[in-house]
Amino acid sequence: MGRTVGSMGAKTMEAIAQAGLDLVYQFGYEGMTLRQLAARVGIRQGSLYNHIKSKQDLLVHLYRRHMETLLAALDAALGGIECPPEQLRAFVDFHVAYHVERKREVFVVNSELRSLEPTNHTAATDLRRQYERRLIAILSAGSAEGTFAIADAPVTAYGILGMLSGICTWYDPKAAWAASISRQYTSR
Amino acid sequence: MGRTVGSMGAKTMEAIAQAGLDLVYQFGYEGMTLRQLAARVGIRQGSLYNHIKSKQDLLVHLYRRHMETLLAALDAALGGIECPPEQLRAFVDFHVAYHVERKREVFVVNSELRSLEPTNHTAATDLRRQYERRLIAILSAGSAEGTFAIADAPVTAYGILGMLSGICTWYDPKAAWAASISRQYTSR
Amino acid sequence: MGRTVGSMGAKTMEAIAQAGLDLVYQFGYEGMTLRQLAARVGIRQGSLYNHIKSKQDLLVHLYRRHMETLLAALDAALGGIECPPEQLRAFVDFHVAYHVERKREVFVVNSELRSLEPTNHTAATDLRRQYERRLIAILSAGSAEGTFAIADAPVTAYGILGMLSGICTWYDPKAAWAASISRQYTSR
Amino acid sequence: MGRTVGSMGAKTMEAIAQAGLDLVYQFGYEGMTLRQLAARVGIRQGSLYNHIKSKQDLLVHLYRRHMETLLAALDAALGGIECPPEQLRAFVDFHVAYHVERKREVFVVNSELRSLEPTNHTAATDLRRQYERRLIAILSAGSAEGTFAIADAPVTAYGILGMLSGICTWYDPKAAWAASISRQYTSR
DNA sequence: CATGAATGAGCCTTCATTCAT
DNA sequence: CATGAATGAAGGCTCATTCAT
Repeated sequence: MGRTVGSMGAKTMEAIAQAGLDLVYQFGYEGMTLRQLAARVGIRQGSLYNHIKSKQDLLVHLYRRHMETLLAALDAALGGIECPPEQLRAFVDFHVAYHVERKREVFVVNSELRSLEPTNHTAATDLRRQYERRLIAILSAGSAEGTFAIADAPVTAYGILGMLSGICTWYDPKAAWAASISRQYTSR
Repeated sequence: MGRTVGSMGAKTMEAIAQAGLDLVYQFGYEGMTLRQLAARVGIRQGSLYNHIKSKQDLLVHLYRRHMETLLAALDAALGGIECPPEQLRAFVDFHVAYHVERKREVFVVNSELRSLEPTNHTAATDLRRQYERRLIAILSAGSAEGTFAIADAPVTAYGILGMLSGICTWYDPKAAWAASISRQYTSR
Repeated sequence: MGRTVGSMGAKTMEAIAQAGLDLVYQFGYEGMTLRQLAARVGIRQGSLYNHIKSKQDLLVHLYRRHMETLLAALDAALGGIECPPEQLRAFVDFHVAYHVERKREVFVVNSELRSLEPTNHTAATDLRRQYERRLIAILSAGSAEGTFAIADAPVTAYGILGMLSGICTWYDPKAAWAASISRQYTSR
Repeated sequence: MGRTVGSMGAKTMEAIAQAGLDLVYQFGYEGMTLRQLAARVGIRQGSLYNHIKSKQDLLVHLYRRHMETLLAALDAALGGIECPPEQLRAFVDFHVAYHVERKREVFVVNSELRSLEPTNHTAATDLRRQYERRLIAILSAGSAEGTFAIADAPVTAYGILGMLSGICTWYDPKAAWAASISRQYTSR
C-alpha cells in the first residue's frame, strides 16, 4: 500500500529521534510505548523497525546523538584557547549554557542510564568519560604550569562537574529571577 | 493456603514499602513489576493486594511516607529556635544532612512525580509545598525584622532549595573529597 | 474476573497438553498459535502462562510426557520375560502396537525435533536413547548367549527400529487391508 | 539501486528454489521466513516478489518441481520395459533409488502438505495420484495376464508404496550397515 | 529487476488486577 | 491473610506483502 502522507523517507529517522526524546522525557523509557512513538511520527508501529532495531536501540541512539553533539560542541568552544584559566572559564561557560538549553536531553541522559543494557551502559559511560577527560586535561595543564593549586585533577573535575550540573537543575533562563543571577555572574 | 515463611503478619506492609522503594529506585516505577516486589517480600503476587490497593497506591504510600517523615524531622530540627538567621542556618543544615542520608528516597520522589496520577500528583505537590512554606516563613520573618534583604521570599526560597538540592546530587559523604569539603564548611 | 466455566483448576494443564498435541499435529509447532490453544482449552491467552512457561515449554512437555509414558509402558511389557528371543518378540510387539495406537504423538515427536531449542533437543534425544538402549541390551544379551548371530548390537538395533517405524507410517489398523496383514503376521 | 552481487538475472529463481528447499527442510514452511530466504539468495526481501507471487507460491513451486521431475524420471526408468514383473521390479528399483537420493525433497513433500492451501493441496494430490496410477497400471496389467495374484490393485499399490517409503526413512546409503543390506538385496 | 520503506495483521509474552478457596 | 488461577489490555516485535523510485 505504498507510502503515505506523513512519512518522508530519510527524514523519518530524524522524526523518530525527536519524538522519541520527547516521549522518554515525558514518560520515561519504560513508560513510553512504541505505539505512542509511531503515532507521533505518523507511521504504523511496525514501520519503526525499518529505522531502529529495537526500543533499546532507540535509547542508545538518543544517548549517542547527545554525547557526540556535546563533544563536538565542546571542542568547538575550546578551539584556539591556549591558557588553562581561559580554557576553564570557557569550559564552564559552555557547559552551563549548553546544558541549560537542552534540559530534556540532560534529564533523559541522567535518569535513564539504568534502562541501558549492560553493553550499552558501558558504551554510554565511556562517552561521558571522554567529556570528563577534557576538563581533567585542562586542570592538569593548569596544575602543571602552577596556575591551579589542586591536589587531584580527576577528583576536582568531578566536583566541578557535579556542581555545574547542580546549577542546571535549578537554573531556568526563563524564570523570574534568572535576570538578577545572570547580572551578578557576568559582572565578575 | 496458610501463611508462608517470609511474611510476618503486620510487618509485611513495612517489607513491601522497603522493597518497593528499592525497586522503584533501581528500575523506576514503570520499570519495576509487582512480581518482583512480591518475590522480594516473599509472598505471591495476589497477596500484595491485602496490603496495597494498587501499584499506584504503593507509589503514593512511598511519597507520603517520605514527606511526612521529612516534615516531622524538620519541625524537630527547628524546634525552639527563634531568630530567623539561626532558623535559616538550621534549615540548611537539616536539609542537606537529611537528603544526603536518603538519596534513594530523594531520587524516587524527584524523578517519579510524572508517574503519579493527577489526584495523587496534586496531593504530593501539596505536601512539598508545606515543606517550602517553612522556609518561606523563615525568610519572611527575617525580612520583616530587617535581617534579610530579600525582594521576594518565595522566589528566594525556591532558589535556595534548588541550590541545596543541587548539592545533594553530587555530595557523597563517602567520597574521597567529602572530608575536605566538610572541613571547609564546618569551619565557617 | 474470577473463575469461568471451562476452567477447572488442576485439570487445565491436562487440557492444555491434549489440545496442544492436537494443534501441533494439525498445524505444526510453528504453525499453531497460542490463541488457538487457549480457545480450544476455553481460557484466555494469558492464562496459559499459569501452566506453561512458554510456547517452547509446551513442546518440551509434550515430548517428555510421550517419552516417559513410552519408557514406562515398555518396561511393563518386558517385565518378567527372561530369554532374549522372547524379549525381542515382546519388544517388537510392543513397539508396533504402541506406536500404531499413538500416531499423533509419534508424528509430532518425529517431525518437530527441529523446533526444540538446543538444550531441549539434547534432553529429548537423551530420552530416546534410553529407549534404544533397552533394545540394544536385549540384542547384546542374545548375542552373548549365542542365540542371535549379529555383528554389532547398536547398529542392528537402529536397523530394527527404523524398519519398525517404517511400518508405523503405513500400517493403519482401520484400513481396508489391515485385516489380511494382521492374519499373516499372527499366523507365524 | 542496480543489481547486486549474488543475483544473476535469470538464475535468481533457481537460487530461490534451492535455498527455499533448504529452509523448508530445516525449519518447516511456517518456521522459515522470507527474510532468511532473501538473505541466503543475496537479495532484499521485496525483490523476492519479482520471482515468486507469494510464500505459498514458493511451496507450490517446490511441490510441482519435485513431482514433475519425479514423473519424468519414472517414465524414463520404465521406458521400453513390457512385461509387468519386470516393470514392477523397475518401479521398485527406481522408487527407492530416487527417493533415497532426495531425502530433503521427500521429507518436505511429505510433511508440508498441511501447509498447502486447499486449491494447491488438491493440485499436489493430483500429481501424486498420477505417480500412483503408474504403479496401479502395472499391477492391473500383471493381474490381468495372470502373473500377479492380487485382489485389489489400488490397495496393493498403496501398501507397496507405504512400505517402500518406510524404507526411505531409515535407509541411508552412507550408514555403516548400508553395504551389507545392499549386498543382500542385489544378490537376489 | 532491485531497493527501501511502508502497511496491517498477528505473535508470544507480561502486566496489574480480581476472587474463590 | 495467602494462594493459584483467571482476566483483559497492552507491549515489543516479526511477518508477508506492496509499491514508488
